[in-house]
Order: sequence, then C-alpha cells, then structure tokens
Amino acid sequence: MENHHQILQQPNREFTLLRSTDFLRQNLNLDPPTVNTGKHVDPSIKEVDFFSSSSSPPKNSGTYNSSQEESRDRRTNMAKDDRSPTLFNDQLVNTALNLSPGAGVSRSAANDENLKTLLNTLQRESLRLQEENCKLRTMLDQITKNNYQLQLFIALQKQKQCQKVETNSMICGQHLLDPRPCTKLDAQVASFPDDKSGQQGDPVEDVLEQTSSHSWGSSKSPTFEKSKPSELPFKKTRVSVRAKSEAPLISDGCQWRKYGQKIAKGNPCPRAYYRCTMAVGCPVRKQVQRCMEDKTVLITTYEGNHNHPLPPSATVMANSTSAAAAMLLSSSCSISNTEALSNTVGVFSSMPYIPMATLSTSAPFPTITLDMTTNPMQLHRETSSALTSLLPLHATSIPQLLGHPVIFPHKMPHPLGQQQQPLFLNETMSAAIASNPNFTIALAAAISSIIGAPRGTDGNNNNSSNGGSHVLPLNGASMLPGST
DNA sequence: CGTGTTTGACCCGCGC
DNA sequence: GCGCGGGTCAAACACG
Repeated sequence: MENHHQILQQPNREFTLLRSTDFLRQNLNLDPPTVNTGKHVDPSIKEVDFFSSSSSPPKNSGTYNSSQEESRDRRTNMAKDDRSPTLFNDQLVNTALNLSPGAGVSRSAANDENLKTLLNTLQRESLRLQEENCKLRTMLDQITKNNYQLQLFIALQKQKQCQKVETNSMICGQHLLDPRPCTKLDAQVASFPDDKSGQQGDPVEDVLEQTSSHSWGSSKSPTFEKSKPSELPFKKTRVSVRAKSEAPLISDGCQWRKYGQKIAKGNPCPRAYYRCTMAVGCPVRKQVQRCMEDKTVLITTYEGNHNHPLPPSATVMANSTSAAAAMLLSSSCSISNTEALSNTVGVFSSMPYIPMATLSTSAPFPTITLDMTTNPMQLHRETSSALTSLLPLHATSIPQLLGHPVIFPHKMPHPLGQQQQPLFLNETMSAAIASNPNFTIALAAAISSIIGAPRGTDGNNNNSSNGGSHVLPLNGASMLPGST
C-alpha cells in the first residue's frame, strides 16, 4: 500500500514498476538466480544470438554474462567434439555418439552409455523447463493481480486530482470542465487512502464493491444498493465491442444469463440483456445487439465489475475492455485536451489490434467502442485519426471493468519506441479471431510482453537484447506513432 | 426438476 | 404532468 502511494507520487518510477520483469521481481522478491533451479534464466525471454561473431559481450549483469559464456563454451565444445569427443563435458548436449561405420562393436556399449546420458540430460532439461513454466505461470498470475491493484490506486489518485481541479475551477468561478457532478464514489475515492478505519477486508475490494453496486443497477434490483435521494447520480462507464459474428453471442469466457430483450428505438434488431452468472450477485451486465447497418456485426456492451475470479479466457477479455475503460478514466479528469489525449494514446498504443476506438459522450453514459470489424492494417492507419479526435471525458466511475484491469500509468513512455509493445491481451473473442487471425499473434505478443518485457528503469528501450521486440508481430504497426 | 429463455408489464429518467 | 424510451422484473414456457 505504502509503496503504491510512493510510486504514484513519483511518476518517474511508475513505468519501472509496471515493466513486467521489474515489476515481477519487485513484487515477488525474485532475484534472478532464484528463478531457476540450476542456472540463471532471465524471466524475460531474451533473444540471445548464439551464432553471433561479435566479440564484445554485453556488459550486463554477471548472471547474464555467465549464461552467455556458457553458451559460448557449449559451442566451443561442440566444435571440438568433431575431433575429440572426450573433450565435451557439457551435460546438456552430448554429441559424442560415434556413428561412423568404422567404429567397432566394442564401442556399442559406450554408445549405449552415451544414449542413456543424453536421455537423462533431456529428461532433466524437460523437468527443469516444466518447473520454469510453472513458476512463470505463477508469476503471471501475480503480475495480473498486482496490476489490478495498482491500477485501482492510480485511478483513485486520479480521482483525487480530478476533484481538486474541479474544486479549484469552481472557486475561480469558471467550471470549464464537464459539468457533470462528482458522485458518491468521488467522495469515497477521495477519502479512501486515509479512511481505513472501520473497514474490514481489502479496501480495494470495498471500493470496487461500491462501484459495482452503482453500476448499471436498477433501483429495483435487490442486488444493488439503492442510491439515496440526496446523492447525485452515478456516472457509468461502458465499453462496447463491435465484432463480426454470425453467432448470437460472442464467447468472452464468462457465463451469462439473459434477463431481458427489447426492441430499441432506431434498430429493428432486438437488444438482449445479459447478467453474469459466474457468481451470485455479480453486477456485471452486458447488452448484445446487432448492428442495424451490418447485421453480421455484433455489438456487445459491458458494464460493471466482476466480484469473483475470472477464468483466463475471461481475463483476456477483461483486460481489453478494462484497458478501454481505463482510457475513459485517463481522460476523465479533464486536465487538458492534450494531456487527456496523451493518456488515451498511452493506453491504446499498447493494444495492437484494438483498432478503432471511439468515445461517445452523447450517450447517457460515457461509452467507448472498440471496433474489431475492420482490417487491422487499415485500422492502424485509421486509429490515429480516430483517437486524435478524442476529447476529454468526465467519467466519474472507476472503470474496473470485468475484473482485472490493467492500466498504464500516466504518460508512460513506450519501451519499444516506434515499435509498440502490447501489454494488453487483446485476443478477445472467437468471432473477432475468426475474422482476424492476427489476434492469435497479438495474444502471443501480449503474453510474451508480460513474461518477457525488457528491463530498464527509464522506460526507453535501452536493452538491445530485450525479450519483447523479437516476438512482437506488430506488422511494424505502432498504432499511434509518437505516442508517449 | 433444475436451469435458462421468452415476453409482457412495470419502473424510472428525461425531455417537452 | 405527460409521453417516450431504456432497463428490469417475473411468470410462463422450453429444454435436457
């Protein structure tokens, strides 16, 4: 908790914290040597050029050097092995199989021995990789969890700033911002960091509960707390996803129960209302409606926060939608157009295949629409102009959509510079995947980026052998060049 | 019989 | 105050 506050007050450190590997180390107290059983394997997937003739080894950490030297030694041994197999001592790869026709029968025993050794080595290596895989999985879970909590703190901090700005503006008699009033949540948010007394359990969860209870809730619904008349209405944030799909529903990993259907005005296609049934009282709801212009396009609108753990498939969707919602939040404080835009760019530049993002402020609730229906290459070109038209939006809700949001800190510099590095898992729906095979690649890139983000503390890509870039199939596409 | 869907009725907010 | 439209409820129904 304390760390989060410190981090929030030191913008320069924000990025460091959210960089996967550093974040991982800091949160899990995993020093590189402890990650692996035998020798060091950097959690980030580093591209090591085993065949480079470069004579200047990187001057990184000692562990990394030792790893490289080990690789060099192995190559050397393999080279020598052609002439003198006995010189090869590395247990990992034993190439001392004498398969030459001239070898006598007396050598078969030695060959068997070598084969056994090789087998044992491979088995050990396989076990080691399994252990690593398991550990990385655990780390990934932890990162997701920590990001979730951190994002909430950032959101809370932003809410506080927002409130200050609005207060100042009111005092000056020039309420230039969106006139929509601050809400009950604002007060809760503002008081949250200091007001821990009397709270049981995780205060973060408490705030989420409060947020959820106001989200999309009917005053009649027994599940939701009814707002007192004296309280101002709660402004909701929604994320709408457009995807081509013939199916009546898109698969997002959650279980839904239909509770209503309506013919909305202006669209002959009925709008279906679904409620999450993965947990009792989960306030998350979604609307599904076909696009009037193109009936193959399914528009799914999400709102609310899950009050239960999500399966991985649902987390993927949650990350994407919550990232979109984070865009709303990042621009919610009405600081300035430029700043808001830079924030939104910061979020969406990380989403390689969330192409067309549009905000609707005319709707009763701030809604962001992610259009997955167009060609990704085209989208990359389109998005820039689409996003540059974004205006700051006063979304007073915390868009903790769908469980496990991930958010970039304020004005986070991109680690890959021109090449954007995705930190969001955008493989969202089977329908979208079907129409856009690049989603699979994007997912791989996103996972790779989480597991193997490049190290560094300044946010620049100063690591020539970083593990993220070589696996990122971004089509050379930074969605928004020049984003900070 | 339990679970999910359908559908008409109802509630509520908003604009006029 | 009234009408309209969005959202939700809940009884009836379907299905495995």
